[in-house]
Amino acid sequence: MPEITDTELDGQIARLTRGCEAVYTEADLRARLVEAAKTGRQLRIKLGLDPTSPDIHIGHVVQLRQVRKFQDLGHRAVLIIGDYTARIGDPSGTNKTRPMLTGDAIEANAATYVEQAGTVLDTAPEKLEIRRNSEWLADLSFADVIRLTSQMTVARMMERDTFETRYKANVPIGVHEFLYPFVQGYDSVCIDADVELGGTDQTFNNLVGRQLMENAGKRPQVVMVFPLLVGLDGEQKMSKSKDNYVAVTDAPADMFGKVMSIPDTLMENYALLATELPPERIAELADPERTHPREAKATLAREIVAIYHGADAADAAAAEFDRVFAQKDVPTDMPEVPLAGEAMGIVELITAAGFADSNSAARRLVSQNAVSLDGEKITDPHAHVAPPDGAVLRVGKRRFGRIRRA
RNA sequence: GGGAGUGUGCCCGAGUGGACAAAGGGAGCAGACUGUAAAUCUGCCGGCGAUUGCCUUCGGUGGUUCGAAUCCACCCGCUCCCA
Repeated sequence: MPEITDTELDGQIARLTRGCEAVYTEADLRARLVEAAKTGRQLRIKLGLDPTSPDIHIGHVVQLRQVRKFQDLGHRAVLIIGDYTARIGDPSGTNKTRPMLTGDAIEANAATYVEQAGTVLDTAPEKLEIRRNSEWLADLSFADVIRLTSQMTVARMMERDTFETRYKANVPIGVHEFLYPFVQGYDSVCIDADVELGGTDQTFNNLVGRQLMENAGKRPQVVMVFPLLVGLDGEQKMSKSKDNYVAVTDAPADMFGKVMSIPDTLMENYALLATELPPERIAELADPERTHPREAKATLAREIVAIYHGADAADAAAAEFDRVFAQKDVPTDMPEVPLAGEAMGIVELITAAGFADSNSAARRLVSQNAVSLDGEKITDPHAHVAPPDGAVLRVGKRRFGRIRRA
């Protein structure tokens, strides 16, 4: 294999570190890329997956995409399914102890996860290796665990932000939670990782990996940490449990709408982390002088939708959005709401359509002027309605349904 | 092992016998204003039924009482202090 030129190398580094918060260390990353080019050895790029939640969202994809770039350069992605670790519960970025999961739930989640990750990654066998950490963790003896944990002090452990915070706030910390960083670091030892990617909340764990590798007489992995994508609320990190996420499986229209609803302050963050827009373009979009924020956001939304659904679907979603929210028209596609009988109470209709969790909630919506049939406001919760087939039931700003007579 | 605290609705947090479905804040929802942005204002925010009604909820189980989130007993969880 020919030697890599400095220019090529700089280009690789720039691509690989896009959006990256920190690299430990960049010099080492560089050295390995050079070495790989010289010897033709594939670098082993580790990414841990947390099988505690089944669906992946565009926040997870930030790192998957970076891994993909390594793959495109010929390297090998090693996905670690933390099936064993999920039983412990990861304390990262949370202020309370996570529940432990059962084996079945973990397997099901992992399967879904891998399937969805496969849409981003190159799944060619020589480019992708999927491992479960139970492969090596299940066989550890208690003596092994003691040896492993003796490599770290309590003081060092307590430096970790989430532990420190919880400890000071008198929030319980299970002793088992201290094991997580060891386990994750040990994963790196076992698979001989060259590079590990992770979110900033994983910095501590990943650096422990470096130490364990070094202690084991191996070359410490390069650690690359990426900022966590902020959730739709603009406050907390994107996560399923906070319901502030864009799932990779979201329909184009939903995805587009979700992105349009993010606070303006998040646009740059999303553009950098969730798209491949060039930096100059992002700067242009982020500057209100040059781009109207709404246009900027629409561009961003289109970019994101295109990644998962293609450019055509993205354009369609954009047009549809415009149609519904700018021109106040009704969507072209909407779920069907069967009408039971000739006429029916408006409240029952709303709950039957799934637009409200309970009759009380539906009643509230009606009295709050949130409900209309074919553009006609319904304000009386007692109203019985007999809408024609095809009539449009609208609840709030974004819930639409088409009435279907039996 | 001993002692002191503490456990409330999605979250935080008041409430220590009746006026408590339970203050206040956050989140969420709806309306107004907008760019389905932010900020702001207003309303809602356990369920069923609808004119004051009923049911479920204040860690768990029993008990005292006409009546308990509030008192008692036991149990469970968590925190701190001492050992």
